[in-house]
Amino acid sequence: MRADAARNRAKVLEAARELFAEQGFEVPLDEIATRAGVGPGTVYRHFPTKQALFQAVTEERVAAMIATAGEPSDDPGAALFAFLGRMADEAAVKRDLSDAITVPTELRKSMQAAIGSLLADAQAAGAVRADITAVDLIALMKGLMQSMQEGANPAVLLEIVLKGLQSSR
Amino acid sequence: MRADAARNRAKVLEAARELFAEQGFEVPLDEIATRAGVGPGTVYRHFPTKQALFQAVTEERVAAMIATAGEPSDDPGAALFAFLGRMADEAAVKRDLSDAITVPTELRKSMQAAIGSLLADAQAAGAVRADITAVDLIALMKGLMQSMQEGANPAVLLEIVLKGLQSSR
DNA sequence: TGCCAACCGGGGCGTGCGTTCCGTATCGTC
DNA sequence: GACGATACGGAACGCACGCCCCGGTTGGCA
Repeated sequence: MRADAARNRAKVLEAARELFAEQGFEVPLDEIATRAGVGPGTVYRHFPTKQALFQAVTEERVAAMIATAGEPSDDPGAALFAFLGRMADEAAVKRDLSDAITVPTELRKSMQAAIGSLLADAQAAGAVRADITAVDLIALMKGLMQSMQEGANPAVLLEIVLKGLQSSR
Repeated sequence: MRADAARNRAKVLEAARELFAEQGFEVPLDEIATRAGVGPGTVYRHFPTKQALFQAVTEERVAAMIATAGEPSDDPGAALFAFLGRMADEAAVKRDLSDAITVPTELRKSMQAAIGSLLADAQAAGAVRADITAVDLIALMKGLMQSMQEGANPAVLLEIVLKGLQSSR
């Protein structure tokens, strides 16, 4: 790869990181190109499609989150709640995480699998109500993350959801 | 108004009711016109803008909901929960209610005012946690209603949110 | 029945977006 | 320093959508 090509690729990635975080997947690709100081054509030389660029940007961050979820814990309920809390914290600041669950990529499935596994363990330990499925929880979290981007108080919303998830006894 | 004009207006309203309920505000206006068996121009003869048509469709339903919220109750907590439950029930079947909170119309403000008043009463009675604002609650409900349209179990999601709203003692 | 106003349909305009194309500039090698 | 491959930029394309316009049609009153 030529030196200028590598330079431009890095500039595009950085601009995309910033703008996807600020505005989510909806941000026009031309805007990313402008911020990177290149033309739209250059973006497409490095990434075949807008989704591929989005995936390249969110990949490592989401992969890191999933990795932490894989470690076994002696308190499965706390592990799930910590994971959801981490998701919420990220979503409160960056708009791209909630899209990462929806936009069809490889990561989306891994993310869903990770949440499903954490949920199953927490339910087996009796820490979370048994009548909720992974699909329900993911939908709930997506809604929660969208709510956070509308001027609501993220911490309170997270507390409400976590409290509601606890198994009622 | 001429007879055929009234007939077409009614056909447009019915098509809009169906399609807004199925697909939300995002549905293309041309699709509504097609379902109604008229041209797009005819829609605009009766409604100056797409939002006006949306408002005409959702107006009475939302107004009815707001009316029930206005009645004073001896159990403010139950009143709020019943109202939120009614919202959730509607949203579980029709996609337009969650948009009605967001699309800028007259109703949106009334809706927000009604929720705010119900919430204040419920908080004064100690039934709902004091650290949540009307903005938070509306954002939460919007996220909840969006979650319901993704294959999740509406009843469980509502239970979780309502439980989380209760004041922890 | 005849006439005019009201109304209709659908083609068309402007806009915004993802994506592609191609003439030009730049890099790295001989 | 020159040359070929590589990469660049931005104009242009295709599409979808909200909205408008106009030639033709239809309804209802005299």
